[in-house]
Amino acid sequence: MSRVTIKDVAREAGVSPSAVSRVFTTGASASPLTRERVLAAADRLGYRPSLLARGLVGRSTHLVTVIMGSLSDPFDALFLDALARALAARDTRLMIASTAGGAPTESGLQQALDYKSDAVIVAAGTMSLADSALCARAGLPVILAGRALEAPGVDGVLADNADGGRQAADLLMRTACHRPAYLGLGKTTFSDRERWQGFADTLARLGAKPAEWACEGRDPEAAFRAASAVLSAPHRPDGLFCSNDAVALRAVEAARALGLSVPEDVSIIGFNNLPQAAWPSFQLSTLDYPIGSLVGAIIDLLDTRLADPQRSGEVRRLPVHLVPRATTRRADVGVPASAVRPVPINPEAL
Amino acid sequence: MSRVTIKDVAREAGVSPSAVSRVFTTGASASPLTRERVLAAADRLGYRPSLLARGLVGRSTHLVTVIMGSLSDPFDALFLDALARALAARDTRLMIASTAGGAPTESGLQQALDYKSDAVIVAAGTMSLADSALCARAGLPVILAGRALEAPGVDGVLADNADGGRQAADLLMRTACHRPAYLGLGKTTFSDRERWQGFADTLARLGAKPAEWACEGRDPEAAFRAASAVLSAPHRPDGLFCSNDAVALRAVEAARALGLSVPEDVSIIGFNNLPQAAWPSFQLSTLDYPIGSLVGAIIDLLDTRLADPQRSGEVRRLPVHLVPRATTRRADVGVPASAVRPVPINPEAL
DNA sequence: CTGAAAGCGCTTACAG
DNA sequence: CTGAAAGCGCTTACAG
Repeated sequence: MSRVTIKDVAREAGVSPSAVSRVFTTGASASPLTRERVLAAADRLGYRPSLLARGLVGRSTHLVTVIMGSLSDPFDALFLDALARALAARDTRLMIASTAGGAPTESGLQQALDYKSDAVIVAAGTMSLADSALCARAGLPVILAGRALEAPGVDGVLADNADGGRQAADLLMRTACHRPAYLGLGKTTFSDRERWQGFADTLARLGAKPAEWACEGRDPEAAFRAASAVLSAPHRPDGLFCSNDAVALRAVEAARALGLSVPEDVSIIGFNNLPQAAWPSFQLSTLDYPIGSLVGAIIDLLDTRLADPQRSGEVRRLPVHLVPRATTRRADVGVPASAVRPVPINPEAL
Repeated sequence: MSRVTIKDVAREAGVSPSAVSRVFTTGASASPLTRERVLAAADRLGYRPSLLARGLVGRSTHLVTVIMGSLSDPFDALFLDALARALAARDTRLMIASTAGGAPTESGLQQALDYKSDAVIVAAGTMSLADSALCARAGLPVILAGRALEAPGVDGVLADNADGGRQAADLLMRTACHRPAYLGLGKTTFSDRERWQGFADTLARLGAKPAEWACEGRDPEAAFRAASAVLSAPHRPDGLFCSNDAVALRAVEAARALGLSVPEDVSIIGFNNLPQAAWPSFQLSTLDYPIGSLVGAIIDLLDTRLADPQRSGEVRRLPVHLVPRATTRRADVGVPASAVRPVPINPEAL
């Protein structure tokens, strides 16, 4: 019930509170004798500095807030776990701020501010320029994960989404898909748009016009419903690029439920390379986007930003690479992409 | 860069800092006029009370720490999300402390203490009596999720694991499985032991002796390897109860990879009823354990404990109910459990 | 290297 | 209802 404070330790060690503080501050001056005495006293009493008090007066709370979505996508869950561990390794704790769908990040940012977080990592929701201005004014570093914002001092990490879209388009063309389509999460999702763009642009250069579909809503079943709709539409696509594996996996399910063969009737490509994508039941072709590199970049950006709060914002693009598995046909038996003349169709929906 | 403090608001409103504090404290006395002026001033200045300072001096930090594992099991991820949202609804934030496997919870508890958390929720790792004594001394409420500990003042929530095991055993017997087996996460996992116990005891009463297997290690692929071993063993089981869906889903994969039919060659039952269990590709029979009720019980226990810190520990058991799907045979064509004479076998491993 | 003093931003008795 | 004072547990210049 009664916390051991710095005063208790000071008394026990026969020194001043300042001395105790210095012993517990890396890089502060304390004589070996003082250090030894303080450490011994602290150990005897079971003292640990209050990070609340430290945070109030010092420059760091060792606290970072992350704004996250529902965690129903395994990618988000694995990302969160990896992030928490990487931060812990540098002695920083992670606080969660939940947001749903494309909702504003505002309340999450307020939460970060309320606790004087060292930084906020935005991995869900939509951030406005007003939001970033608020953070700038408060001296709160912002790191965007999977999104970008043209704002001073805001750092970001993203997959090379457009290139992923390009690789997906190439594979579909090389494996002789004639009716390519895209199934995304909706226009408000940043990465989704880039993936679509890279996909559509590449196909356009080849003279094809992919159909564009989107899940209605964010709940996990929405992807199944949307995929079912796509695959029962007239002019059913024979090649489907999904904005991520969570959607693609459900698309595979939907195809099977409709009695379609994958990849004979329809090829399916995801994004992220979730562990599940490699499961025997799916063997999903996808774009590998290592969570380790994402988290590594975030930590790196965080360290750099904290060392120099005034530097201008930096955006890192992380490469993705194709992992062809069993949900696409073998490319080596197909024709070169340039020789393909896909039949453009216009989607009924969207 | 410069935070708006209570003094700024006091000055702007022409009142004392105490008055401002009272306006922002629910249930404190302030005249309507004062309140109005303070609120207006706060709004003008964009003031928000520092929760760090509040936490330092007041009785609540509005912070709860959760000790979590890797989040590779979707159940954990969905639990974490639901927990964060439920806490947010009562104006409390969640801080993550990561632990791996059955590691001690100690450092997580220290983290909770360092930030003066209102409570710590232990959802991973192994907690000792010494740990709970530490928390008791520090006045930190502990709520155990999916584990139990005989310690004063420690609350806990668990599924009725033994009953789940019983239901699984019953189903296997009713569907004429003669060589039942259990595949768990290992002896150090609390819920795992209870599920095994309920399963084995029930079978014992029917004269059967199930084989017992465990995954080696916690990584997601361990379950696949273990299931493959179980299903290629001599006296291969024809009914497999897994300690949770994450394992059971991998067991289904392993069975298919071995060319076995589910449920013709082997019935498989999980635990949790993950969203994935209902996917067409799996249609996993399992025990439903609603995350909402788990989180609800935790919040309830938390509120009760905070209202009366001295009360004795309470353990809540949450019911689970069988959801038979396609990985078990139809019970209505089987014989009553009591009429079954299963052939007991002894497992090679474990 | 060390201690006394001031202060971080707030709340809580305490008088009025 | 209100303000002055003390204090939460710490750190940071400041003298010595």
